[in-house]
Amino acid sequence: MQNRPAEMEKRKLTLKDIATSLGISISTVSRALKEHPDIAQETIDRVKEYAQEHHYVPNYLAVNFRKSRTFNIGLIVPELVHHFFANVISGAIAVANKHGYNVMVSQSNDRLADEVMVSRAMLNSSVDGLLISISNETIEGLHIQEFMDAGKPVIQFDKITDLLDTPKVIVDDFDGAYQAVKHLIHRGYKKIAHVKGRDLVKNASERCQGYVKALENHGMESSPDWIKGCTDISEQEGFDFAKELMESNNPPDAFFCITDLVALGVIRYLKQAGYQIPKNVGVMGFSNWHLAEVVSPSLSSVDQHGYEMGKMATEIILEMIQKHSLDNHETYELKTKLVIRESTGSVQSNLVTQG
Amino acid sequence: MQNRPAEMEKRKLTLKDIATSLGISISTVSRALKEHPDIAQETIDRVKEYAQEHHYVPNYLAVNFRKSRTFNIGLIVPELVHHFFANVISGAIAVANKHGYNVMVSQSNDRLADEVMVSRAMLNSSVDGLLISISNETIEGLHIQEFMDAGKPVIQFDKITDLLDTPKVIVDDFDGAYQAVKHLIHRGYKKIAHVKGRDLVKNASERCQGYVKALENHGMESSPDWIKGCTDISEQEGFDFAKELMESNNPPDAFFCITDLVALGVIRYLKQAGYQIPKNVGVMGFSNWHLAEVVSPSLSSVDQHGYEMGKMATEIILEMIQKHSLDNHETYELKTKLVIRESTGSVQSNLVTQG
DNA sequence: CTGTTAGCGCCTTCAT
DNA sequence: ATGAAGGCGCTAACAG
Repeated sequence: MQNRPAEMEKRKLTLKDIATSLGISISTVSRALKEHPDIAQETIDRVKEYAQEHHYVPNYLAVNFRKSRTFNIGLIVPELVHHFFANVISGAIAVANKHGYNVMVSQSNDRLADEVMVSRAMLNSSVDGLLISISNETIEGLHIQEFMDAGKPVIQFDKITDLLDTPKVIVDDFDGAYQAVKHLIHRGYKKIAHVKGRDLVKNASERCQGYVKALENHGMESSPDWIKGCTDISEQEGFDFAKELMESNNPPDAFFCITDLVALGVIRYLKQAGYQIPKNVGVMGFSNWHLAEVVSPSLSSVDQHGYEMGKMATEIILEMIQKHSLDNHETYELKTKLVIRESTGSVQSNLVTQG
Repeated sequence: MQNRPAEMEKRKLTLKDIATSLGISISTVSRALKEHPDIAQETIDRVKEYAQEHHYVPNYLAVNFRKSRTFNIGLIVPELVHHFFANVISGAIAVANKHGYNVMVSQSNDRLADEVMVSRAMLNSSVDGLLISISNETIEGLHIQEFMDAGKPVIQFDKITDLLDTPKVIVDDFDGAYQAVKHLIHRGYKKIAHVKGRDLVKNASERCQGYVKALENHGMESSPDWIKGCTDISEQEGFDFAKELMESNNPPDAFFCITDLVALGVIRYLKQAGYQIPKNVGVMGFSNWHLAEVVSPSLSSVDQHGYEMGKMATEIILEMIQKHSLDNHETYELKTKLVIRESTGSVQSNLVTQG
């Protein structure tokens, strides 16, 4: 490796340089490089060879300016350090890269102010479109509307609002919960409790409704006392609610939890109190975090296909970008997948594994 | 919200528009907008007011083209869906956004071919600099050298190679391991085993050396038989090695594991085999994944400050970008933090918690 | 204080 | 089959 001074950055070759070197015009060079049919094969070869040898690489800042597009897509999530969103991002990047796009990632920390800030920064730095899962605080989303006003497609995913007329990619939380509870019923559990999330959060209330519906449809015993609402959706809350319920007059024999984390708390209590899982009590989580697979007993859960969601949202937005059309108002609903592990009675740890 | 047709994207206002509307020249408008001292206050006010009213927003594609910079920084990690890297990204984005930069994220999937592809895409789409944690397969890194050849700073972090002369931000794995093992010794464990990673991976061998050194310095019994090398660094390997060691003639009374995941496998075996943790056997992980806090017994571990690392790397690169200088060849070493939990004998779950 | 001019690198009519 | 010329929107000398 030659040792040139760090500062000495050689000026990049331009079309003009090639043109003068070869004694032809800039436009011929430009056309030759993209194998325009008008150009003589000989010229094409000469130009391409020269470009190759001298490592010509187009100035994309100029290209993009000229065409006013960036080949970037923006992606905003509430929380980056989160298994589900990390998966979404991963899927989005995979598709975007495959099509020659880069992904600019930001997070809102579930705060509206931050979301406005980062979205503004993206609109300015010019992305060609935006994928967003809105913050808990976002209501109207005028800052998001700005993208569409500028002709840039927006896709909402996971956490969405109907106040913004964009395509939406969501997970069928209701059905996921329904299937999960149905599974518990089939396993023979008779008294199924639910540790739910906050009612104002759509995903949470959907799951709760799925739970209720599944009990109803199977003629199962149910009771409002068996539904406990988390506030911060923590491991500790799972522990506390499990304790409260198991010590009550009418203790459940299974728990369907809003989240794997909460389920872990439930398990911690049950083990400590001497219950056998899944023999005495079954436990079902939701989200299928990485940890569900490695804790013991391993945790049955509902996989939300974050990676798939990221892929799908990106495919949709790329199509809109290419068609230069904002005319898509569909809602795409992804089915969840039940992942059955030890905590609901499978013999082996990996009866079903996620895809 | 007014209901305009989705396609009708109004052409954005330009400096020229403002100039003709106000009957002054483009450059005056340009200068007025940035409050150039030469311009009369009155003119400034007129221009600014007009701009405000008509929602002028500069065309950043043009600005960036003109100044040939993008206000983007690239970030490539081996694996996005990984607690540590997610934290790094999060920290990087926080700092970048604060300084008006966006972050373009990609992953190499620990494959050289992918890394070359995504780095090329970033160089093309023009980022102003690159943060990278190289893939396992990367040796020379000529594709990364290209950034520096183009005058763009590169910072390596976590997984690095000395073949590339860039600033580096790493974690002091040796010291982290040393402190962890020292802690086990102080807790009274006498026979400490190590489930290590692959020797070719620098971080892994550093940790192993820290382990060896700590035993040495404290005159502890040691044995090559107590060191087991993982290949895929899985939970199952932890389980298997724990079984193998505990069933041997000279079983250890503590495990220092290359990773929290491996530690979980160790714990699973120990519990199943009837050992008490931490009473009979202590277990120490490494990386302080989220799960370390929520499993039971909660797992003592070594925090690598991913968030801090992302922040630091970004601060360094921003400074280089601003100074327009590649003249930085330092290695910044972050200290780890020992997080003591139940698995090594603390009474409460959270004697020390991470920052 | 303000306007004129030139140009960043590329693409694209239009002409030859 | 090739060239000349204009312009994307903005900035920054250089002139007045």
